[in-house]
Amino acid sequence: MSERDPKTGPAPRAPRAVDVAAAADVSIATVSRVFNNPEKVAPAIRERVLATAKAMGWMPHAAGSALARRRTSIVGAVIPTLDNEVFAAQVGAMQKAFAERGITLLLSCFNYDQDQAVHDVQAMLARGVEALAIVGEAHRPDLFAGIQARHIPYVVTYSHRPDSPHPCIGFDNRQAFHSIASHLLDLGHETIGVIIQPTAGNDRVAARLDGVRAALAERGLGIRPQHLCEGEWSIDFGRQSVRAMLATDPPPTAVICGNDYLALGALLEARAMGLTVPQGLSITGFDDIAISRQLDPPLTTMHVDNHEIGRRAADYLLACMEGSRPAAMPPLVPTLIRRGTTAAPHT
Amino acid sequence: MSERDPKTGPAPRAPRAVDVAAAADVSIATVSRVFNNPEKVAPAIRERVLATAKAMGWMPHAAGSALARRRTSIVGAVIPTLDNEVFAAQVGAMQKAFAERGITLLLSCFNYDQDQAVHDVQAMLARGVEALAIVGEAHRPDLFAGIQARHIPYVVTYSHRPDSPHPCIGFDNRQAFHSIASHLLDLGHETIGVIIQPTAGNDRVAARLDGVRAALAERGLGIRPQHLCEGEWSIDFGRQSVRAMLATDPPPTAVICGNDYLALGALLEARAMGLTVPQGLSITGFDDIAISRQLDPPLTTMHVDNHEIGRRAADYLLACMEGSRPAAMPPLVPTLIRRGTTAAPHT
DNA sequence: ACCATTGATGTAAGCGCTTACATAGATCGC
DNA sequence: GCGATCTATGTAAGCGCTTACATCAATGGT
Repeated sequence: MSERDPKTGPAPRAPRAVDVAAAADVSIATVSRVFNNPEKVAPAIRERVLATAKAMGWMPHAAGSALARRRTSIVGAVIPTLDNEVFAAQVGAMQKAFAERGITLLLSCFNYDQDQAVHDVQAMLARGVEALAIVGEAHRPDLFAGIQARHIPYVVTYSHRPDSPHPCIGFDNRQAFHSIASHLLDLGHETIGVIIQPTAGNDRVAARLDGVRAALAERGLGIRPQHLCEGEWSIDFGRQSVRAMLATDPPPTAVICGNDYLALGALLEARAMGLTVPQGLSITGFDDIAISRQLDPPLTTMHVDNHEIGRRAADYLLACMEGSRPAAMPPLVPTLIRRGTTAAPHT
Repeated sequence: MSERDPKTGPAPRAPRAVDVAAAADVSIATVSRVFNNPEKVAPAIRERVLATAKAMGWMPHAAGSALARRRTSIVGAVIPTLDNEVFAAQVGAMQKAFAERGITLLLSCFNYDQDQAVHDVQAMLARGVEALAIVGEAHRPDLFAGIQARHIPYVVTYSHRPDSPHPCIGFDNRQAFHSIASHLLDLGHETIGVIIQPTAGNDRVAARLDGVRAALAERGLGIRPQHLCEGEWSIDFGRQSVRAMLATDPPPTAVICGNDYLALGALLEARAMGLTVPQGLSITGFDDIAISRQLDPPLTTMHVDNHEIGRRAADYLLACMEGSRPAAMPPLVPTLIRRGTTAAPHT
C-alpha cells in the first residue's frame, strides 16, 4: 500500500551494510572487511558478498566510514579562480594525482578575496580535509593559523619565496621577472614600461613587480610612474595601457607584461598604431599560453609548467599524509623563451 | 608527561561538540542547536557557546552531522577536463552558485574516458552527493542507471537534444552547427571543409558534425572525405588540416572549425600560405574565446555563455534538492557572431 | 587423543553529530 | 493562587560504518 510505484518497492531508501550482510548471510563486520581488508575473508564468502553488494547497488557510505575510520580521504584546493587557465591546469593535475590514490578533491575559488579564502578554508576544515593546497601566501594570518591548529599538511602553490615560512611548490616570481627585465636591459633598453595585474592582495604579482624594480635598480634605472599600468588582466587592458604609454615622452622602448594576455593586447595595439615589433617596441609576456608561439612575431615569454606544479603539490601532500616529512622541494624554474618580440632598441 | 610539546598540551586531538558543551556548561544538544537552530537558544547562552566554540576552534564536523542529518550538502561535477576553458568556466560558475548556499562542490575529470566517468560517478555517490552535474550524455548506460537508482537529481550540461531522456542544460550542438553551415551556404559556398575534434565518445562533437552534414544535405551537398579532418583540438591541428585541405582539388572555399583554437590555426596557416581571409577562404570557429575578436581579421564564430550554463545547472539542481520539480529549461541559444572571416566565395 | 595455534567470522563499542521526546521552570488567564 | 501552556534545556537514540576483541572450528604437533 505504498504510495510509490509498486515496482520500485516500498523502501526506496539506500541499502546499508546491514542489508547486504543479511542478504549474503554474513555479519556486518564481514561485509566491511570484504571492502577494506579483502584478504581477511575466505574467497568464497568474499565473492558472495561482492555479488550481493553489486546486486543491491551498495557501496560503503563515505560519511559513516569517515567517522569510524577517522579519515575522510578528502583534500582541498583553494585557488583564486578557474577562469585563469594557469590555476585550472594546476587543479586538473592535482585532481588527477589524487584520484589515482582514491582521494577526492574539494574545490573552492576565493576570487582574490582574502575573507572569502579564510571562510573557504574553514569550511574545508569542517569537512575534514586531510590536506590543503592553497594558491599564494598573501592570506590573512588566521587562515594559516587555522590550518596549523589542526596539524594538517598544507602547501602554498604558484609561488616560492626562499624565506617563506610555508612549504611551497612553485617558482620565484620575483626572480622570474628579474630575469625578464635583465634580458631587456642586456639588450640595451633603458626606458621600460610595465603592464601588470592588480598587486593588492596578490603576493605573486607584487613579487613580479618587485623583481622588475630590483633589476632596473641594479643598473641605476627605475620605472617611471607613467610607464606603470596596473589593472585587471585582459587583452583590452594590454591594448589601452600600451596606447597610453606610447603617448608619453619619452615613450618606453620595451614593455614587460604580467601575463601573455596583456602582452597579446600590447602587441596588437602597438601594431595597430603602426609600430613594428620588436624594432619599435619590445614586448614580453608570461605563462607561454598556446597562442603565444603562433603570434606574428611570436611572443617572447616565460614558460611555466602549471601541471607540474599541481602534480608536485599533490605528491608532497600525499607524502605528508602517509606520515613522511618530505624535504622542502626546490623551486621550479620557469624558462625564458626568447622569440620574436624582443630585440635591441632601435636607436 | 606527554611526548608532545608541553605548550600544545597533551591532547592535540580536535575538540568535539561535547568538549565545547562541557566548557560552556551546557548540554551537547544546546551546542548543536546554537549552530543549527540558533533561534531556539536563549541569547545569553547562545553567545556563551559561540564564544567558547570560537575559543576552542570548534566547528561541527561534517561527517558526523552528515550522518545524523542524512544530508551531506555536497554535490558533484563530472567534466571531461579542466584544460578546456569551456568546462573550467562552467565549473567555476557552479562552484560559486553552490558556495553561496553552503554547498560544497566535488570535482572529477574523466578525460573523455567513459569507464573513468562511471567510476567517478560511483565514487561520488558513495560520498553521498545530493546532486550531480555531468557534461554530455554519451556515457555508459549504467552511469545514469546508477544515479537514477539513488533517486538523486542530476543534469546533463553543455548539450541539449530536444528528445534527450535526461534533464539537460545547454545548447543544441547540432542546431548550432547547422546554423553555421547555413550561414556559409547562404553566402554561396558549396565546397565546405570541416576541422573537428574527435567524435568518438563525444556526443556534442558528433552532433556538430551531424548538423553540418544536415545543412549541406538540405542543399544537395555533402562533405568530401578529404575535406573532413578529425583530431585533437589544437592550433597546430588546425594548421595542418587546412594545409592538407588546400592541397586537394578542388579545395574548399570555406572551413568550419569545431572550436576557436582550430579556427585560429586555420586562419594562421591560410595566411601563411598566402591566402587572404575571407576572400580566399572563409573560416568559422566556435566558443568565441577572448582572442577571437582581436584577430586580424576578427573571427566569425559562435558565442556560448559557459558561465550561464554552469549557473543554470546549479540553480536547477538546487531547486530539485529543495523538493521542487522545475520545468525543463529551454536550451540556451548560442549566437552567431559574424566578424571578418566569412564572406562570399571569390569566384 | 589432547592442547595450543591459527584463521575465519561474529559481537559490540564507538566515531561526532542531530533531534524527537522528556523535563522543568516560567507565564498567564480566571 | 492553580492548572494549562509555553519555552528553554537536557537525555538518549540513532545515523552507517570500522575494528578491537571474543568466539569457534579446524589444524597440527606430540
